[in-house]
Amino acid sequence: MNLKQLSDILGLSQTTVSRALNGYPEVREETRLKVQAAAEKHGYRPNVRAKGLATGRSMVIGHVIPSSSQHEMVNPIFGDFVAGAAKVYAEHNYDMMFTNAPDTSIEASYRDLFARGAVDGVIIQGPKVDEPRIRTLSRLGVPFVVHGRSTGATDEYDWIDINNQRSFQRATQFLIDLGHRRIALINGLEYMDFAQRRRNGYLAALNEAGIAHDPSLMRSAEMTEIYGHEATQALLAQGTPPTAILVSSIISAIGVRRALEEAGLKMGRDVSVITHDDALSYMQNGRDVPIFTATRSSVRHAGEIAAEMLIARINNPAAAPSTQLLEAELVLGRSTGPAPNKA
Amino acid sequence: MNLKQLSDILGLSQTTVSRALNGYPEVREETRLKVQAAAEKHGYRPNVRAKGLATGRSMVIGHVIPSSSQHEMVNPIFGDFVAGAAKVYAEHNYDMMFTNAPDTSIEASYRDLFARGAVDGVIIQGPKVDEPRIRTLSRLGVPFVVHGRSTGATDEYDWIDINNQRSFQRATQFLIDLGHRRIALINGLEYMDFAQRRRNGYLAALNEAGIAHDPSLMRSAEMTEIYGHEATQALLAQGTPPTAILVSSIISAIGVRRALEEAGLKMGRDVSVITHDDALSYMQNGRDVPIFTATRSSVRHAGEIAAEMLIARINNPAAAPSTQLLEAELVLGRSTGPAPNKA
DNA sequence: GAATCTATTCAAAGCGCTTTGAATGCACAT
DNA sequence: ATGTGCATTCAAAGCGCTTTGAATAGATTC
Repeated sequence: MNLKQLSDILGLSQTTVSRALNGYPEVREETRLKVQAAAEKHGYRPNVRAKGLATGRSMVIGHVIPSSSQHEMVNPIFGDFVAGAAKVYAEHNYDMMFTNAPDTSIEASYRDLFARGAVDGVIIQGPKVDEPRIRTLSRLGVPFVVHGRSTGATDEYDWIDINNQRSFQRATQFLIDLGHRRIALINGLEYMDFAQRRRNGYLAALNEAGIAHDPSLMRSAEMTEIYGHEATQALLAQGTPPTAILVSSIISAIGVRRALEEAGLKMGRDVSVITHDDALSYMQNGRDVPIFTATRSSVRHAGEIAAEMLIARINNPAAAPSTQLLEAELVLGRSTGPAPNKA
Repeated sequence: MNLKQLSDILGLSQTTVSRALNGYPEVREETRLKVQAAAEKHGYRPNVRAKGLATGRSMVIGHVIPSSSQHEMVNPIFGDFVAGAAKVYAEHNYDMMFTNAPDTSIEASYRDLFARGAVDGVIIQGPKVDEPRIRTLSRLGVPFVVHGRSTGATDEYDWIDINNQRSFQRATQFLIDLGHRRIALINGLEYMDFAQRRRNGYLAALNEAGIAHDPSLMRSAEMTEIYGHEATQALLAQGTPPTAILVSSIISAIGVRRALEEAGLKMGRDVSVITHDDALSYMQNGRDVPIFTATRSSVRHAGEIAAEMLIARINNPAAAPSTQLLEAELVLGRSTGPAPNKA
């Protein structure tokens, strides 16, 4: 069933039917009702491609998934972010498109997606330090919003981020106040902007307290459970193991917890742990009492905001860049306690 | 840059340029090279909407995300499945579209997605028992593949599934052989087809061993970490707690593990645990020695297969239905051991 | 009663691509 | 010269929608 068939059935022109369905005022109310009833009855759905061709809009938002690492998509954090965004897209009648691109041509993929007319705008996830995508998209005039920021980017752009530096500085400070001096950092990949900011926060707190940082206490990798486990094992095997560990993801924190238990150590007594908690729905940080003391910020909420920002940008390409910096909340759980006294 | 502009620059007709770019044989090789060079130089990208309008194909596969529960998308298992599918789509030049639909109109969403011409085919995830979507899509002639099966569906359809019944029967059998008699089942939502099959397998094994099943040992809910934790706490609080627990997801198994530890019980000695393991990339079941004894099957691999099947179906709508049943592997970890002797 | 509005409807053009059917030019055979 | 066949190329139609500019008819005004 297409427009022509529907208008033939109704004995009206395509123009009128189209207008009736799209809520234009120059259609008699009686006619509109008749049209709507017929459309409903015959299950008429305007063809999105034809509509897009005519309007120049696709009503689709693009997300690009790097495929070489193949981690991005799988990342549960990514999932929650996207869930938040999807909800907002749906409210505004946008659909969501994913393209899988080899790591070597992420930029080209974004460009293509837009040049092909497949999407009206894109979301950039996981920005690195000096993220090249920002420059590319700015030059092309593609509407985009960055989840996170990119240190070193010279262009102005829309972003939504959490205050990674401050939250990790605060968490480190908190451990120091509890008497910890050997504090380890199990961080994400350090070319990722968020990881760099967290490290900066961590270092700033140590510095402020006059504690020299120890490179052997700082780890960096993709934040899987296994990684948390292995990093912790390695830390514990050191001459003077840390009394506290700062972790960049609850997924890895679970691995940290496992390693501590296997070593016969009690979390919160022998070793304190603070993790960042993205408030993942499948991996909540406890119900009443948090499992981990954590810096918490809902990544799903970030997804919602990013989507709103992007839609606003699409509707008003000329607006001044808008940015949002969310503060993570420090929640107290049972994974932290005073530093144990030296034997 | 569109076709017309490009052909004007080249002094050729749109027909020839289009053919040159799409590899048709009736173009002189010299011309083709010239066209390709110009296209490359000017960054020409055919507009997908126009192309789709002309060809009747969208080169997009649709996935629908139920939004009321908002769990599906977030589900890390869903993420890995999609990662597998995305890779295959990309290889075949398909993109991937997600639509968020309220739980009340999932069926309508599938119908729409196709009627609007937005997608060439869809994947059905998380089929319930007597899944209505199967009937709807069959009737509409929409190419689709089901990840899982639906007990009670009368139509023939393409599906890829794991042998849930057999794997859980085998796992239960394994626990029985270790001497366990009180075996709990922490299952997914039981209206989900996979959960029902797993329960059937569990019950069949108990039955075969002449063990009466105890409803108080059977739990069912969405498989979060918290759920695993709470279900286990409840089980342990019972008069005669189980000596073994069968879990439907590694996410919940982590919660089970946490509850056991909090109760001062050692997994594999005091209480045995077997979980299903979807081989999630961020939540691997240990590196060398599995953390949990598990029934393992890569959901990412399932995603790849589903995508291949769907593309084959789109290319040949008349082919006989194809199905694939994968067997889960039983891997031995440290979470199982002989049933403890009664005190 | 003629002129002017106003409300409503319509025919046709256009979005950017593919594809059909026709045209062109040239080599080769007659 | 004339015809045939082949290799290339092209003009134009069509995909299903929106939107511009025009038409129609009834209502209002002078």
